[in-house]
Amino acid sequence: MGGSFFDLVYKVVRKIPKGRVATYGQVAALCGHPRNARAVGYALHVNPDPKQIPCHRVVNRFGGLSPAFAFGGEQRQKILLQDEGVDFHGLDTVDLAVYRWEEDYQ
DNA sequence: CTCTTGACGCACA
DNA sequence: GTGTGCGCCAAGA
Repeated sequence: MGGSFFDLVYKVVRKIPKGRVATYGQVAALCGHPRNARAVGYALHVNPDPKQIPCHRVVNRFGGLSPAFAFGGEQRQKILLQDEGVDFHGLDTVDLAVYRWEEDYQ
């Protein structure tokens, strides 16, 4: 680890503050590859440290998790975010306009 | 080594 | 405004 795109992804995701969410494209952009959101998803897929890397805080550009999400159950992810204070706008969609993590805000 | 799939995002018709 | 396809990077078969 160290230098790889994946490691950078984990690093960024780990930096996401509690109660905030980031999009795959945003993380990819922070890694230096704004068009590589796919690799970000894959990086979280291999998620070596789920306890340290809150993948539940990473959502797609719509603010909702992918239907393939299954690191413990979609419901699980929703509960975790709600517990952090994130309000869901619908069934499994968060209000990015409010909870989207901004590097400038950190 | 080549082709396909994938936790995404966006440009084009 | 909507529908379709393509692009980027990586991994699996």
